[in-house]
Amino acid sequence: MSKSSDQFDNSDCVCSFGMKLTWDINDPKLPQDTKQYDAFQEWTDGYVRYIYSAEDKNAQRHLSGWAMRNTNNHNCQILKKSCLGVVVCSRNCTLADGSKLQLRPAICDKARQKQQKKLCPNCNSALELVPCRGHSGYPVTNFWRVDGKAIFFQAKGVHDHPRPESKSETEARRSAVKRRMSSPHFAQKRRLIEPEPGRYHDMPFPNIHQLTMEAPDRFSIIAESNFPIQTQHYPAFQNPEPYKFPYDTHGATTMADTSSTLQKPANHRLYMPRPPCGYDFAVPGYLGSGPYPPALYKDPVSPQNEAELNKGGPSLSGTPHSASVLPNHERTYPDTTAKHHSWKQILGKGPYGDRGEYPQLPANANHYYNSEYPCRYTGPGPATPTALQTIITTTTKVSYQPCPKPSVVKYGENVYDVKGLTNCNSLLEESSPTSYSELKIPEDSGVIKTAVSYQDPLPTKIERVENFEGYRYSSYSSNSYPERVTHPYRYEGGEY
DNA sequence: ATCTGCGGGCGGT
DNA sequence: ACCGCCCGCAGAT
Repeated sequence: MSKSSDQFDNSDCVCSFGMKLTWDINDPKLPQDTKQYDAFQEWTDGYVRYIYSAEDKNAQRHLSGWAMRNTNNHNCQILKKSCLGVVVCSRNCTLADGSKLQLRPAICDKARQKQQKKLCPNCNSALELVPCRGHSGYPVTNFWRVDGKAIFFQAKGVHDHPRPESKSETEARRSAVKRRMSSPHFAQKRRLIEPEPGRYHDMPFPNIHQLTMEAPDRFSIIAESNFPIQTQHYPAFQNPEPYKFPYDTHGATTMADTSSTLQKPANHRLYMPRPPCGYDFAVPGYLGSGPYPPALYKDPVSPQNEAELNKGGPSLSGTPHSASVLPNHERTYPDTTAKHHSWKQILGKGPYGDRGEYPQLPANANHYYNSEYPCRYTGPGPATPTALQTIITTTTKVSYQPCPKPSVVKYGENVYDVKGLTNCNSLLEESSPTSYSELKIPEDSGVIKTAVSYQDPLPTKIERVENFEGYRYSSYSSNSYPERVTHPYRYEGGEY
């Protein structure tokens, strides 16, 4: 743990402000005296909680790097969104650089269906949507609630799939593409390069690559990345300070902080090929909280080629992924359920609860990371009980009322007692539970701690920034990028 | 054309 | 009672 803290030095704390306090999105009363807010986290993962300033544009938009769609929870007080997963090549082909195609699923159902009909820009095979099953077999859910001067965010579940491109990346790509397309220049190239024009224009990658470079290189850009980028992670989340970023739609632009920036890197991980599901995780990487548990990312496993990966996968033919083999459509992993069950058993019944809301991620975490999504299940599940043990809790007890109520909700006063969990705070040294102590303590406490420890090592924030344009147009060719870490952009641009 | 949020409704647990 | 999810509507981009 300590180390994590070190890393965050800049931020004041090891864990996010939100995590220090004990609260649950469903609590009737949320901490009101928030004096400090968390820096916006674009790529949250795990059972985490953040408290953002109501002024934070990203928070106001309920933004996430993950493709989250609105989910009707029949509670107007709390906005719930569930993860759509990521769109990948059904053959799990590897781009020249060794990275994998990981598109952002369209949020709109109709648009997503269209998207899935497209072909992989790299190998022309079908695309497939890898659904998120990180929360007990269901998609990871994010909850947003505005209360007072703060925007409370709580995430449940650990994404068991690679990161899709972030919204800002997608937008940037699109705009870049448009421009290019409009340019006569590109048009020509495109024809040359693209096998089937028209087919994928939508795709991110193709365009960019096409535009930017010739076919051979196209993908290379990203490639190098294999590293551990994972590291990328997130910014420290904690900047107390508000991010002031303007964040234009592109988001990218300035997000100040870290958050966005860092996050991008996220994709990196995607790239990495790694052995299929191994578990290497001894570590619990996850921890719930951190947005980016470094551990998870650890996968940096050496870059192998996809070939490897594929092999790893059960099926050579198409999808390497274990689960897989699904057609392009959304895959449903049948097994999922089963697995989940197991999880539930393991996790769920924790002290708290029933649902196992806060399962630990550790295990999971890995899964995902290590292997690529495909493996998700393979691994973790059952296999790593250890990790699991940590898991935890439940959540919700919610007392919120159904929508129709007036805005002011006052929920009861009840306090959920947390049954003893309180300790968490103690763990967190810094935690300043003080005021909220009354609130219930979320189950995750345990998790949190852990998480804390892991928080990203990452560092650096990369500054994203500057201009989008720049990066977009900039030559991607740079294969040479040294490390991704430093260049967040590279990806972006590179990626596609 | 999409994104985003809302809310009705259905089915499963 | 909850939850996940589908669907349509509407306003915003």
